[in-house]
Amino acid sequence: MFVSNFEVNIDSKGRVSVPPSFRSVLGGRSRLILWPDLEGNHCLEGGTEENFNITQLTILRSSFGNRKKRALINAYASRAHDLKIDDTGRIKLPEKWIAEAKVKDQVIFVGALDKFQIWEPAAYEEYNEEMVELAKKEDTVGLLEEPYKELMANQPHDSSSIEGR
Amino acid sequence: MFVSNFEVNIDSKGRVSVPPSFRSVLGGRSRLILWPDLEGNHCLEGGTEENFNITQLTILRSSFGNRKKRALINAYASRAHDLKIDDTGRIKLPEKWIAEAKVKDQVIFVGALDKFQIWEPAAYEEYNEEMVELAKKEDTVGLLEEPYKELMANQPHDSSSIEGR
DNA sequence: TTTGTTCCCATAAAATTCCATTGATTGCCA
DNA sequence: TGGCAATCAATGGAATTTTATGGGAACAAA
Repeated sequence: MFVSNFEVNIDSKGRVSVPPSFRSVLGGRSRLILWPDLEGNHCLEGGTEENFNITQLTILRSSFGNRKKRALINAYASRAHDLKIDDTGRIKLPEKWIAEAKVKDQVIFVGALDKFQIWEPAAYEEYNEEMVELAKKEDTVGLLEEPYKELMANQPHDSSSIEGR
Repeated sequence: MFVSNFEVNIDSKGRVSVPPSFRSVLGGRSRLILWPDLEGNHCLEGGTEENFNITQLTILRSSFGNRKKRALINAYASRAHDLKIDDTGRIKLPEKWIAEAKVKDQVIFVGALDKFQIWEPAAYEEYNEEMVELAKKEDTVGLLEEPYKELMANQPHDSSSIEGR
């Protein structure tokens, strides 16, 4: 599970160290997929191929020859990147994104549960403030109620799921 | 999985280097199938023979009127190309397409998950802008909701399914 | 033969891998 | 609790490998 956030430096060759805790989530895998956020934020999202596949499969399951489907495939696939993590844990960020996001010498890795995001630090700060405000509102938290009930209904009824966690 | 996009030069003999990352998706195969996009775009689609077979099978299994089916089979089969990748990773693009697509000295290879596309760069830029706009729209992103829910419904309900994904 | 195509080799440039050093953190033991 | 040792992480750079690209030789078709 990708959590917390880490500011990292970009070296002279454009390399960044993937935060160790994220690397351990990747479980020793030496590849990483990055894809663009489609909700209008200038950040990249990332994770394992399996994490990306959820998106990918979702798209492919929609109908054949559909223009909207094409749009989604193009938006994701043409701007996704399949990166190799070197043996000291570094990746080379895509040049194009560096330019678009106006990244200088640092980026911030932000955990997002089943994926993570990469932001230009100042852009993230702004986004974060806005999101924290939004999350506080009652009707936002209220979104959790339905799926929470459903989950609890499927949990075993003994106490072991609480102790020791 | 074909992702990202790469602009490549055409040399004086009409050869282009297939992007290394696409070559590795081809897994060392030295052949490549190209076929026309039938949705009205002046681009070629490409991939392995297996990738092409998905398109073929889709046609063969369809129950369109005979004549329409024949049209599709003809459109794909007669205009598809089976190319050899030379030992430095280059192919020679079909002359006819070069002429039709008004290609000059560059083309762009664009990843589309289970296949890729080849475009005249300016034509792609135009297409891409349109597609990115379309992908942003709510009713397009909304396409993902149904299949996403379905995927999640098939996930186990206990917390172990989150770790390591 | 002539023309056009394909195959193969050579080279320079670029990208990647690997290694070594430094610095920071953690764990252990007195 | 303090300090030492061991481990882990970040970083810079050298060495190696890939890649792009041009051109020549071999081959086939006309």
